[in-house]
Amino acid sequence: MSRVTIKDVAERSGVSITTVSHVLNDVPGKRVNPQTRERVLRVAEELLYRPNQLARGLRTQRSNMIGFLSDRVSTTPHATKMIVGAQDAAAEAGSLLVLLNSGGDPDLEEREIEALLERQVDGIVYALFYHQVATPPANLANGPAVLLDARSPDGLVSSVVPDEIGGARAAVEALLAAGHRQIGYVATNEDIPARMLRLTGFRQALEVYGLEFDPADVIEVNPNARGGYDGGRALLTRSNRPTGIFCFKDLAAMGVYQAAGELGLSIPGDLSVVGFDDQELISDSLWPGLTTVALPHFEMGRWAIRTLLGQIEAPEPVPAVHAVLPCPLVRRGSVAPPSRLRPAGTVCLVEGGGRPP
Amino acid sequence: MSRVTIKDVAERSGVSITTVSHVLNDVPGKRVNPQTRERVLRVAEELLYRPNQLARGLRTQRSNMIGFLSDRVSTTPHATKMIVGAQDAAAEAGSLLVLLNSGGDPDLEEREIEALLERQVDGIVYALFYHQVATPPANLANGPAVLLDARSPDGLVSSVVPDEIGGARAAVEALLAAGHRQIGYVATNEDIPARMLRLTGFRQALEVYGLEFDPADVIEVNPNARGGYDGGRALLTRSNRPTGIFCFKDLAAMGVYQAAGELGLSIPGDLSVVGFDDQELISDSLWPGLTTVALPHFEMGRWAIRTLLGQIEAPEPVPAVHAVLPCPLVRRGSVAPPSRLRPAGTVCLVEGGGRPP
DNA sequence: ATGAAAGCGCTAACAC
DNA sequence: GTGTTAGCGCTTTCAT
Repeated sequence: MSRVTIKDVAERSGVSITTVSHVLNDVPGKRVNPQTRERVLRVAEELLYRPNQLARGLRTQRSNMIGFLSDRVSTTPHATKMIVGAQDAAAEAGSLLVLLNSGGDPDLEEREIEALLERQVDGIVYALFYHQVATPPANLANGPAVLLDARSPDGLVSSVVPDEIGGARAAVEALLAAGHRQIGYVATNEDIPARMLRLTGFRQALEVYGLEFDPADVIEVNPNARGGYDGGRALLTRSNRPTGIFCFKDLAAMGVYQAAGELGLSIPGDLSVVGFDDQELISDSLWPGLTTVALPHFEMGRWAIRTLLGQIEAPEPVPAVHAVLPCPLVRRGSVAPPSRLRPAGTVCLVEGGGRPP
Repeated sequence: MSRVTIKDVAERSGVSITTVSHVLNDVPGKRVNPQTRERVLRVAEELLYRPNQLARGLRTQRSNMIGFLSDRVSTTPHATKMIVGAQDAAAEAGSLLVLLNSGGDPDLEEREIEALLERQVDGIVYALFYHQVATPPANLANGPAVLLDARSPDGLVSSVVPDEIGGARAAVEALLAAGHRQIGYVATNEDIPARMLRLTGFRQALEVYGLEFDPADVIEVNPNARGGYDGGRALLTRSNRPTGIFCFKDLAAMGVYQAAGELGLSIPGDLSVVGFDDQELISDSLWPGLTTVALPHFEMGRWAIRTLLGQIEAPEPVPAVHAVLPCPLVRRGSVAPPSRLRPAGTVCLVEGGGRPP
C-alpha cells in the first residue's frame, strides 16, 4: 500500500528521521530550522509519505481508534444517527471508529470487546438500540467506556440517554397550547423505561395546565402500526372522544392516522396528533406531516465520544457522569386548534387551567 | 488497558517469546512439545494475555482491518444492512471494519481515504447509498478496493449492485400471476439507473405474458409518499383503472394505499399493490402488509468484503469483477386475484397471453 | 524442540 | 538545531 517510510523522507531530505518526525509532528519545544523544515515538508509531499499509524500507535500507546459496539445497529434506522454523531466527534479528535455489533448475543459481545481491546482501541462506546437499563459485559471495564442510550444498574460507567419525560411533556404541551383539553395517549405495553417516563411527561404536561389525569385516557397497545390503529380506534369511538392524541411512537401515530381516516376524521381539522421518535421515513411521509419528538441520537453519539475522550485523556480515573439529553419537538402539520365547528362527542370549552408559565 | 505482553507469558512459563509465539499462532511446520504447549496456553490464560494486534500488524504488514467508507450511511435506513453484511463477512475472516462517511463531500472523502490508508487498512469498501454510477476518489486505487451499490464508469474496480431488472420483473409477475392484466406503474422521476432498469423489468414481465406495453400505464412522480399518492390517484381515477399497481418504491406504495383508501378501494380486494425496497418500517406497517421486492443489502455487503479479501490475499493483482445480486420478492398481503364482483371501469377478462414458461 | 536476534515504522530521551 | 539510540510488542529467519 504505502511503501514509503519516514526513513525514505529522511534520506531524500538529507536529515535524520528524528528531524523528520519533529517537523511532521510539530513537536512543541523542538525548534527546527525553517529551511530544513520546508525541505522535509516538500519531500514528504513529493514522496506521498503517509505515516504508519500502526507503528505510531505502538510507540505512543495510543491507537486513535475507538470501538463502537452495539447490540443491533441494524434494527432501528435512526440509530445510525448515533454512529454519525459519534463519528463526527471522533473525527474532530483525529480518531476513527471501529464498528462491531453483537446482535445482542452476550458471548459474542465479550469476544468482540476482546477483539477491540487487542486492536488497542483507546476506549469503547457500548450502544444499545433503545433506551434501557443494561449491565454491560464484564470485560468492557478493562478500559475507558461509555454507555450510549443505556444506563448501567450500578451507575459505575458513564452513560447518556434521552430526556423521555421532557420530550413527552413537550409533545403534550404542544397539544395543550393549541387549545386541546381532551387528550388521549396511545402508549406502549412493553416493559421498558420509556413507558413510565413518557407517561410521566404526559401527566406533567396536564398538571402544568391544571388538568386532571384520567387513566382511561391512556391506552396501552403493541408498539407497532397495528397497535396504534387499535388504540386510535378505541379512543376515537368513545363518547367523549379526544381532540388530540399523543402517541408513544411514530409507528403508532401511523395507525392512528388510519383509524382517523376510516372514521372520517381529518387531521388536523378534527384531530391533532403528536408522535415520538421522529422516524423521518414515517413522520415526514404521513399526510399531513407528523408533529413529533426527536430522539437526540446524533447528540448522544457525540456526547458519548466526547466523554470517552475525556476519560482517555485524563491523567487519572474520572468519576462516571450520566447525561440526559433533551428531545426537541419537531413541528409538522398534524397539530391545530380543536375545531368548534364540528364538535366532538363532548364540547371542548377552554375551561379551567390557565396558560402555563 | 492490557499491560501483559508476550514477554510476560514467556517468563512465567519459562520459555522464550519465540516459543510462545509458536504455540499461540499454531505456526505450521513448527512442532512444539505438547507439555510446553500446554503450559504456555495455561499461563496465557491465567495472565489474561491479549496479543497486541498493532504490533502484530506492524510486523506482518497486515492490519486485519478494512475501511468501510460510505457517502451517507445515515440517510437510508436499510443501508445499515450493507454494514451488517460486511461485518458478518469480515468477522468470518478475523477482520474488523473501520467506518467512515463523507456525507458526499469529495474533499473529505479523499482525506478519509488517506486516514484509512495511514491506519494500514488492508482494503477499502466504498459504499454509495443508492445504486449509481460513480467515479471513486482517485486515491482509493492506492490499495485493494470494491464499490458497493455502485459501478465505476470505467469498470476498473470491482463492484456489486442489485438486479433491478429482475426485481421489477418479479414484482410485476407476481401481479400477473395473480391474474391482473391491467397494471399501472408508479415510477420515479429521478435520473438514476434504477429508473430505466425497473422500467425494463416492468416491460419484460408484460412481455413474458404476451401483453402490450402502454406508456400511459407508467406515471412518473416524485420519489416520496406524496408522489405515490398523486400517481396512485391519477391511475385509479382513469376510466380503465388498473387492478394492480407496481410502485417504484415502498414510500410510493404508502401513498397509493392512501389514494386507494380515499377512493373507497380496498387492498387487496379491489386493488393489488407491489412495492420495491422492502423498507420494513413501511412495508411491514402498512395494512395489509406490502408485497415488495427486497434489495439485497446484506448480501451485497458480504459480497463486497469477500471479494475485497480475495483481492487482498491474492499473490498478484486480480481483474475486477462485477456482480449483480438478485432482489427477492417478499410476499405479504397486498396482492390477490382481481375481483370480478366489483369490476373496475374496464372489465378485466383474462384474455390473450397464456401462462409464462 | 527451542531460542537469539533482527526488524516492522515510529517517537522520545538524551546527547552533541 | 540535529542526530543517536533505545525501545513499543510482535513475527520470523536462522542457529542450536
